[in-house]
Amino acid sequence: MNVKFKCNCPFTSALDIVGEKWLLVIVKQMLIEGKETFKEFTEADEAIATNILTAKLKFLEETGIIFKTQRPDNKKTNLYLLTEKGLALTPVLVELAFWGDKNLRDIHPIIVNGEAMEFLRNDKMAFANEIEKKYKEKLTTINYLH
Amino acid sequence: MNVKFKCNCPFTSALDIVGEKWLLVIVKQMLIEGKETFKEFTEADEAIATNILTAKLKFLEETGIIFKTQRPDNKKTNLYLLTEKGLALTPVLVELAFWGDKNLRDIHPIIVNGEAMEFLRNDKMAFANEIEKKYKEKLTTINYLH
DNA sequence: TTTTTTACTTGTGTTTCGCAAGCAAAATTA
DNA sequence: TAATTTTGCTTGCGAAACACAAGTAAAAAA
Repeated sequence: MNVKFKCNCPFTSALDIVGEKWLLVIVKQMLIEGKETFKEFTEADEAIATNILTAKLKFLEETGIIFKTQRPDNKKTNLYLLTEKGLALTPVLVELAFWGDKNLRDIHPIIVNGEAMEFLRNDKMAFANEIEKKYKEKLTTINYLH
Repeated sequence: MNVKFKCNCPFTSALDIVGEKWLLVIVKQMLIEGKETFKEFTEADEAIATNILTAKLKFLEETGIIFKTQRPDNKKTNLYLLTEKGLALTPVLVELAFWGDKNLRDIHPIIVNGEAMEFLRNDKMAFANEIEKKYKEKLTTINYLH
């Protein structure tokens, strides 16, 4: 692995891991958009170059935020899923979206603003819990090698 | 300004601004460590190269997260202070620290673990409110040009 | 008036990133 | 089963961001 912690500050240490470009975007795509495979990540709105994607998925796996597995009937396509450690980032993402919703509309007016955003605005914690719950349910539902 | 939003996703849009390297570190130094001047930032544990610091402070000012001012008795030294928009990032930082505290100690055991961390662990929202309150009090106390 | 401090710039490598192309192995199809 | 497609990943190359050292002008301090 290749993690260098700048210091012993809890804030900065978290940023040393999760502040790297693309990492939280990938976690969001897994958590919010249900993306699971290499191909799905490359097809995202926020397109990541494949070489970067490879490196970032490797890093996320090494740090225990995601794990790599497969469907029993497909030995080619890898499945990337969030660990508990990764799921625990949900509140961070929720706070980011909450902040963006309240503070970014002046310079970026077309941020999506649907029912989900309304739910998030009204009760951040309930929203985070709901998302985590759904992801955990999905993990019990889908068929993959443990 | 030089902001390019990847898409209209609230999560990604926040990251387009605040996911840039060093930005949240600088905000943390202002919020948690009370740093205000260019020199104080360069003296931090997490040392930023001066040219990068210049660029990042400029970006933070342009996006309205901080504002630049001066003390009335010192026309040389700039004062960098958080706006409401910047202060609103407190919950994001708190969630980051909370996550790091719970999930990073296995690979980085010496993350500081004092009273403040205990407070944060026990009640994230109270901790965030306390920090924001203190910063606002400070703004009313210190003498600077409005 | 000289010296120091402060905010910032410049210059030079180095690293990271973005884009296009390509590749091997597995899966699909014909 | 032979040919084609899909998938995960690598390579090469130019561009951008970053780190480090040095320097500068203006204000402040001595």
